[in-house]
Amino acid sequence: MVVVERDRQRYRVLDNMNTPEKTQIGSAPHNFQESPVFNYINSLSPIQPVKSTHISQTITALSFASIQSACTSSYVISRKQPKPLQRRCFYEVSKRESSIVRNEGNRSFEVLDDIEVSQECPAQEAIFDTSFENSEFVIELAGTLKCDCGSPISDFTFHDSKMNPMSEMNSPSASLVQSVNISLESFGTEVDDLAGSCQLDEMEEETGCCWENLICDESNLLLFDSFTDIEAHNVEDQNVVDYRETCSLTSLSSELLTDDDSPTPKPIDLVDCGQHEGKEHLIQRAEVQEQKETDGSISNSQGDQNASEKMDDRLRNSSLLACEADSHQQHNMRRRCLLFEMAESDKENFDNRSAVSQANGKSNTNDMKSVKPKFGNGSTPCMLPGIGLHLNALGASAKDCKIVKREPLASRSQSATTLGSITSCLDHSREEILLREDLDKKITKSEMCDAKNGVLDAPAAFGISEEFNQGNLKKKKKSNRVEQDGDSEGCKNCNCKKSKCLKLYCECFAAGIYCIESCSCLECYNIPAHEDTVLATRKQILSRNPLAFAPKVIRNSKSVTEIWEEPSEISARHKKGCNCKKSGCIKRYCECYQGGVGCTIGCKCQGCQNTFGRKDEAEAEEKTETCIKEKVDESLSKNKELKDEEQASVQLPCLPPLPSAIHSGIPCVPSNVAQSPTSRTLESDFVPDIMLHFQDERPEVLKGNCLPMAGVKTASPNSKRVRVPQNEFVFQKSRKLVLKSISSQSRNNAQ
DNA sequence: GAGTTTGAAACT
DNA sequence: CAGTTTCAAACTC
Repeated sequence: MVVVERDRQRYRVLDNMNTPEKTQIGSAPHNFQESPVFNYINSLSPIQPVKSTHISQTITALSFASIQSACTSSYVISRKQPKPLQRRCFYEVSKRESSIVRNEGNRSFEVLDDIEVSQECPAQEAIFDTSFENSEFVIELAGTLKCDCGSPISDFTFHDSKMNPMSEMNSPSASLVQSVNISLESFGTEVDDLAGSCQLDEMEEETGCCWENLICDESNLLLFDSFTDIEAHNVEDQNVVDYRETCSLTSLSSELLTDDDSPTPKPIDLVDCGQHEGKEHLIQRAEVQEQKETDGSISNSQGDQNASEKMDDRLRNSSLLACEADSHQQHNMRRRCLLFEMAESDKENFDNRSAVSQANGKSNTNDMKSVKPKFGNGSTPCMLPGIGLHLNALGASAKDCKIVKREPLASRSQSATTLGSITSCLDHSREEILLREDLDKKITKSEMCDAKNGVLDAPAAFGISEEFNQGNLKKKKKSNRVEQDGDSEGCKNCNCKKSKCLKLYCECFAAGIYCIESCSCLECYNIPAHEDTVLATRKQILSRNPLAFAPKVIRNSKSVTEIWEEPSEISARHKKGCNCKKSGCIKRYCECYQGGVGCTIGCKCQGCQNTFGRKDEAEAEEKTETCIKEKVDESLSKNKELKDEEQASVQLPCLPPLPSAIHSGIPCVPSNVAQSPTSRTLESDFVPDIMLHFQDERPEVLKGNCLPMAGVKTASPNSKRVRVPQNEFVFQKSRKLVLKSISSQSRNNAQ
């Protein structure tokens, strides 16, 4: 209600602000308003009340959705994926071969990212919401319009000078973007300078609006504006430069909004890179920016934060370089191309970063070291190609980061989750770099000692590869894996001794990821240095079992932690089923239990006591369904017989349906039919009774409510009640299917 | 930390 | 497909 009231207020004020003529006229004498001339003029007015309504709808509808997509992409990702992969999936190799990610997938992933963003940024929402709540109306309106900047549509709205209150307050809105661009020139050095020099600051003074938010939004507005412009008009290189500066600004603005001190990186995901710009130019720009930072121009960034931002900016530069590689081939704008090209250009990035850093006299040792694989061959661990996919890895990646609270996946759609996992998996490599960089700088050895003592668990959680990270820390991580992840598919640190990590025994190999330094394996071949061996082995295993690398647990969108908390998993099940004999399926020896799913009929376990669902329950459910199907089929066959009899004999008088058929649920044994098969017509027969029964339930079904356990009246062949196990929804669905079948068939029969 | 148990993977 | 062996994670002490 509060929201509705607020929206109403916005409607009203927007009407006033967007239609000044009307407002002025509205203040005229009443009789004048009623005059035909006024009505005529009013009807000629280009600003219709409907429009303002639309605007306010835009505000209300987009303010929250587009806020996130516009301003917080990087921020959101950083929150969403705060913990990096501990290593790369070897499928990253496939990035060279796979055009899905690089070309075709760009749009899809962009959309997916937006979906994720729109669903997973309560914090950002809160920021803007607070601004709404605590500001005066003008501020609120401005903020609302800002928030609209997230979408090109709202962008357009914003640029409509008639509807932009800021245009009246300050500069023409058409130049607002340019003003931000201009301000960007000076922004390269100092944030405060921007606040002082740019026109936005004046706006802030007038509006009282938090300029950081404004910058964030305007830069994003600019981002989209540039996006549109470039896409439509193929703008010149200079615009691209400005655009990229805007991206930096965007990221920095996001950083300004990020007030948590977590080592979370701020990945650059808004940077466009599909433009024509020389590599040298980019390098120069990167170096210039690097030099600016080296000069300590950012006065309000010191210590760790300064270092962190520098690292981020360095990565930005390298990201630009990475993007530039494809710039001559791809002219379309892609907001998140870094997401996918970063992986491909990892090596180049590191080289470039190294070059840039060395050029500035910075030590890059940690950077390079932190991302090196176990055997330090310098090559970047990559994903393996193949349809076998890194599904295990995806699952792992999606579940890895348990130490930082994440948004529950359950709220997303299934597809979004799945593809989002792919996206996040691709993100991981980049975030790994970022986070490792961040932590390498932030965590001193003393802190690591604290970490060993449990004070700071970040290194263990983030899988930092350091010498001092071995030993107790590894053990701690291993032990924490059970406590935190609740899933063995989380942090993989294998301990293989004989398999050389080239068999499915190895968790890392099975998950489709390379082993890392923290693994305790011996004679490990699951490293980038032996990429060929790994690929060959994978191929061999896949030829034997195409699903060998598929996730063992086919689950829905719930994470394992959620499943453990709420063990009512419906659709998840083990791929193959367990084979436990002694563990009772209540220990992690059991893969079903380990995966947080119940045992199914496919399991060959003995003495199953799986808390997520026992095998016998699944069997009982199956029996029940089978029973119902059999009886329905039986009744259908009897219907056919009846129909034949009807056609052959004289029409019998209709009898009322048996009341028991309506009230007693579904009789598995249609005794009434058996007793008097010929004394009843089709309407009063068993099948129609079932239909009546279902029709009574239909409203609830249509509501999407699962039937309560007691509400399901299911009879066993012996007329005993059969307890319907937990998979009620499936059961209900099956019944609905049966009902449909009955209806159509009985209709056919009746005809 | 060493040893044991367990069940999946691999092999025959 | 079934039985056996190998293997590494899970577990116990």
